[in-house]
Amino acid sequence: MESRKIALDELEKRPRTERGRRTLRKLLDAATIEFGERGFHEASISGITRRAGVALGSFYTYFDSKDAIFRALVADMSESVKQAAREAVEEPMTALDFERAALKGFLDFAAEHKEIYRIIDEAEFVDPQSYRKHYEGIATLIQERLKAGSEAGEFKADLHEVHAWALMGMNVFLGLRYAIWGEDGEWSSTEVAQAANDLLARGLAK
Amino acid sequence: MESRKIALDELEKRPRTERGRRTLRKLLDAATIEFGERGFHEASISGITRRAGVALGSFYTYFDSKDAIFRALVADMSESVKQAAREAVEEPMTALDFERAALKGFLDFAAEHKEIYRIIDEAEFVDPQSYRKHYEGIATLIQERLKAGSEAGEFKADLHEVHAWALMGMNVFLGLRYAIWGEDGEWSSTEVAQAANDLLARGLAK
Amino acid sequence: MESRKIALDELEKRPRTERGRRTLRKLLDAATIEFGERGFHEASISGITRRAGVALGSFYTYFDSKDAIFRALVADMSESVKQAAREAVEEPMTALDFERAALKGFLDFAAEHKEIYRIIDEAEFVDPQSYRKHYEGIATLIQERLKAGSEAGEFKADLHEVHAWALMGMNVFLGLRYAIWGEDGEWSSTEVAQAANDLLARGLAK
Amino acid sequence: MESRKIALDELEKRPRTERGRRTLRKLLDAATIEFGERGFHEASISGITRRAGVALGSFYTYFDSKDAIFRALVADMSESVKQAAREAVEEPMTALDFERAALKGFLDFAAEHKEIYRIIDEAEFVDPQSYRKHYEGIATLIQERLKAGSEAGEFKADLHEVHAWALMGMNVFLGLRYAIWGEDGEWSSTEVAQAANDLLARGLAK
DNA sequence: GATGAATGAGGATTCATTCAT
DNA sequence: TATGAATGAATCCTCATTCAT
Repeated sequence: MESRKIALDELEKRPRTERGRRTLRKLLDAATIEFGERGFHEASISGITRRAGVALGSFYTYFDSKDAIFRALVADMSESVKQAAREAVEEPMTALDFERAALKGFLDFAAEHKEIYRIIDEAEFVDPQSYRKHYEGIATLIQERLKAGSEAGEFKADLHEVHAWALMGMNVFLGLRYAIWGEDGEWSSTEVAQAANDLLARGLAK
Repeated sequence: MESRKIALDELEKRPRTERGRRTLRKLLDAATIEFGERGFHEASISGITRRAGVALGSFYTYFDSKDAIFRALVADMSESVKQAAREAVEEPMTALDFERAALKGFLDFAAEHKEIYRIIDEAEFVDPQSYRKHYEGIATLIQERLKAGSEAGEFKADLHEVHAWALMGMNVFLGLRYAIWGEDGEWSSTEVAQAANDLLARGLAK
Repeated sequence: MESRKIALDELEKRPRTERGRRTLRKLLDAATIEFGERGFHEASISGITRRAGVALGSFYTYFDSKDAIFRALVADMSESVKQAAREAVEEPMTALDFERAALKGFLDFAAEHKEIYRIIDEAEFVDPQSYRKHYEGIATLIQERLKAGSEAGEFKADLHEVHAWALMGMNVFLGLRYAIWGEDGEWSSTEVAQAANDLLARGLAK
Repeated sequence: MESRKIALDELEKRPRTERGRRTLRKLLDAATIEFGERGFHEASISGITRRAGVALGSFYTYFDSKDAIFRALVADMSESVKQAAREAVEEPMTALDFERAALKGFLDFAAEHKEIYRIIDEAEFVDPQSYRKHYEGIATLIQERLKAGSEAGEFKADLHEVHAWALMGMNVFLGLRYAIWGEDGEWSSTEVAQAANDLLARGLAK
């Protein structure tokens, strides 16, 4: 897992020196691993600082609490997930192709960053607000894409928030089953994305 | 929330007297509330025994640990959820109607028992095995229904586990959005189930 | 320092068994020593439980916090101080004799229980309410005695709260100087009380 | 509260430049507020430097420790209190009038500088030596005044340290009650000083 | 079976002080 | 001198679990 960029504007205590920025980065990377491996409650601040190679007290130079760094991480990861889907679809393509590419992008990203999946999901119990904000944000993005598809004449006209949530739920659970729990030899992200895309396009009825 | 029956066979320490059975029941009901309201980690054994009106020490007469009662609860609720979908579809009906009725049943059940949704979801972090078993069990059920639909000529022929997970994800997220987070005046369970059913049948393409 | 009785009604978590009452007593006695010797901030819960010979966690069976036991102690000691003055003057006596006996009683009590002086005084910074309540309570008692003396024709007629506070301040500082800081060979409590009583009676003017 | 002068000779680390003197002054003023408002233990070095508008590390350019600045402050304030009493009595006056004026001066000073009262009193628990030195110093002054009064034929002949402490205690507690805790509409410093003076002169007996 | 007191490991947080720049 | 990041000892408090009655 390479070090992702952090939305520094989320942080209240921003470092003023280069050295400070390096320490902050080490803490965030360490926290991602610690929370990802052990979960929020099993994770400990000392585990984070040990992984980061800094003194325990240094943690509090950058974060007010264990909750605070978790929130910062969730906000950052939420952004990363959206970014992953966005990057997977650079060229102009049809609305359906777009959805397929976005899902494949998400599946690959989730497989690569399993800890992100875990951390975001755990937010439901640690910081419900972040969790809700995350999924509502994604639902909004999807709904906008559906609307654009409708306007382009590719999708039906009367699409609604309910369709965005249905699609998102599909994607998320396919991510859980195939990207997180999947094992070698099972369906590839391309195949999963294709199957889901067919369902999205035409449904399952004969 | 009325007291649901508990699959007592999950328990290692079964009470031998009528008095014991009553205490066990009180503990389970209290735990459902405590875990539902506060979440696993915020919940405490003393919170459970206080709600149950029994002494702290009595808890260990019936359960080996906090985890144990949580597991028993999850297993029981997992069964309840399946039961709810099952009960929602008594008469013979087409495969599509069946899915719509099952989703509506689930949505109504989730709205009625929000705490169940929370407890099962938190199992992902408390007892991952239970969580996985729960969703794999439901996916299996769905897959069997899809297969039956295929054989009855209503659904396409080549349906696969991936479709079961996609359908389950759809349903679960619609439950989250409309049954758990939904507010008055939003779409009813009937409307949501209908919209999802249309998507399942024909997809979104024009 | 023998174990003084504790006003149990101050406590929120009252023990229900004899064993519990013994533990509570041990904690209170230990806390008196710990706070008296080290002061509130240097004192530690573990120091208290170590002295009491109980486990750290047992402390919280009886008190919600370090502040709570301190408050309980102050309330109890405040009562002890008043009691000491009360006990020093059993027989009927003139108002002036009464004051002299009360001061002597206080000086002897303070010399015997130096830790009480310290704990109550530190309350000014730990729990100002307790501190204020303590001195206001004593001032009220003194004022009542002055009033009785006025009515008996021994004291002037127009005595006021200000006189009670002046008298209390005199007594408290004499306690500090002679009972707490005093060394062997200095004025005895009897002599100090006599000198203060003369001042109270006739003043210093020639 | 205007910035009082500081007995710089108390300090071990005296600044050599004008800029240094300004920083030192800012730290002392900030510390007076911080200690006065929050008390020694709640106060923090970072709170002091924040108020002073200097960097945390700069504190240690001027003081060796938190205790050191506290001690410097107490020594300075102790001097201020004596000074206040001294200034209140410029002209030659009788010994009794002198005491009345000194008490009034103290009461007014305490009302104006409540934080000083608090800081000096807290020294009892932070730096007992300073505390003791403060009150012993004042007692000595008072005793000298009493002696002068005796020699002038205004006071009785056999006055002793005990009378000085009694008088000081009276004054201090009247300061606590009326200058620190007093509320609008209560006795003025003039009235309180007059009442105390009467007591001092003639006592309370009829 | 029921009770409630006892236990102690565990972890978050604070903050005075030091240090590199 | 000034700065602010780094350090880590210290301690309160929680609570699952055990145990004596």
